[in-house]
Amino acid sequence: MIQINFESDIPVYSQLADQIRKEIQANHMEPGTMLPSDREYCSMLNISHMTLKKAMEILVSDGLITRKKGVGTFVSPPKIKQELFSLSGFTGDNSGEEHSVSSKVLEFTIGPCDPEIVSRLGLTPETPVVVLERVRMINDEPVALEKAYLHCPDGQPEKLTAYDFGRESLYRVLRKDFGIQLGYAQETIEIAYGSRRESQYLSCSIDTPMFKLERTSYDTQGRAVELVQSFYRADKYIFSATLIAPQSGSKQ
Amino acid sequence: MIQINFESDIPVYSQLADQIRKEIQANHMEPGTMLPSDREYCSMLNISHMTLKKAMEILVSDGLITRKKGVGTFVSPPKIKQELFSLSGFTGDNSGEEHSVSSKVLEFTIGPCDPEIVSRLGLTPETPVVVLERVRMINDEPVALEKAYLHCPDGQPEKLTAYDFGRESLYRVLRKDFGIQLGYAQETIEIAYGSRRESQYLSCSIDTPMFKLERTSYDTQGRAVELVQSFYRADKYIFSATLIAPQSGSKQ
DNA sequence: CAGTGGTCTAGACCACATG
DNA sequence: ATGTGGTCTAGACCACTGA
Repeated sequence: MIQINFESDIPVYSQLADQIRKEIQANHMEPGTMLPSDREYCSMLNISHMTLKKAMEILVSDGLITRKKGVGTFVSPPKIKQELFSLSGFTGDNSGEEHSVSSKVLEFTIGPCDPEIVSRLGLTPETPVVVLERVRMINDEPVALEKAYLHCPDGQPEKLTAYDFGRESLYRVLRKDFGIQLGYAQETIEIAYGSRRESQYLSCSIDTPMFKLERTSYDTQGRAVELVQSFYRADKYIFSATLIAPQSGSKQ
Repeated sequence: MIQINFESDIPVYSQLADQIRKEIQANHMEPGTMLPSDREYCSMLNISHMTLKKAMEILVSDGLITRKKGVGTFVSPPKIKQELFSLSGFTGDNSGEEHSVSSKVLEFTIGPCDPEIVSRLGLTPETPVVVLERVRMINDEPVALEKAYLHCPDGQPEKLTAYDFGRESLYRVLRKDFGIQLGYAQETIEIAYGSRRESQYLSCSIDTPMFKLERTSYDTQGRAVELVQSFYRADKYIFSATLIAPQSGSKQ
């Protein structure tokens, strides 16, 4: 039973989010279970729509619930865990498990591009760059928007465009067919809100927080191979990593 | 100049957030610069307070601005970059740079604790556990709340309590004075909203999104050493990592 | 004190989904 | 047509800050 203390200095929306969270967990509500509608909650608790919505937004961003316009509010399935810090890429990380992985190619072009990107790849401004943008899906649900800028393998960008990267793994193709061995990568991860565009492709609301990842990968000779910018839905993802300690105690 | 298109199907708050973001970047506004007050924006743009506030919330979570009750809205300094995936810990990661690092100890106790924690450390339920909770600060600003559960080194938990972990690095003490060599760690990272408690210690509003990290560290023999749960302010932090590819092409 | 941001309301209208 | 969530308003009151 939800009880709001209106005298408390804890905001109503915050009390509400806490209590609904506890109700979902305590009752072991199955993913997909529908919660009472906004209007029901409002009249039940004598709360205004805006206040209730703010509580719901917190739970949405926490990944506990999903809201569908015209339909209702539902308990979410638990977050998907992504092995972040392997160099196997999306397909490698998520395949072979209980999830089915696929991609939709949004852009696949070759040409000059943004000078900032080019310079971060260590190339001269005129060098053509392969741009591959994909929506990544798990169980046919979009979970990430990924845009890769590639230094063309052995100067023959055209060879790449023959592949269907809706199905193929980019990393696999680079390794198997172009002999590119990845050596290391630099990655940053932060929280950001997507723009209209990201939210549309990931079919979430514009104020859903997302993981914004940026990765630059280098081959074993230290040449930049790709720069990837991706948005992952933070309400559907947990990242995980295994860290190995440096062998000899040199640092610090 | 900010222009809102009320006919557009892009929400007003979203247009607003985009445009204010662009203004800050285009005008190279210095960190600390004060923005117009809510009321000014509202009357200037014929926007209601609630709508404006929603735009501001997006920018706050993006780390672009900071709002202080009774004072105003200010441009934030850029996010701090944290080497996430080194095993050197907070002190090691952030010291020796332009930042001054410190901690405030909130709890430092020894005793039995939550059965779930104990079992994840691979211990029997009665085994006493050292609990060390700290607020981590950079330049005297709180950026993280960190709670560590430690398996007592060589069964002598009392030895640990002699240290002042407001100043000492936990990892350094474990290595230098207890001979514990960390071998590897498992880490997960997700986005969550802090509770009242986290927001208070990190002095941010209750709806600020945070990175929630959980790390279990193991020594070179594979014994669990610690389990750490931390909250990092997502509006102040970017995580970065360097990934090294596996040497021989075994996996996948 | 006046000005700031934070919360909340009651009600309006919308776009959307379903029967 | 009804019910859903999403947006927006105009105004209220609060707690906080700084002069």
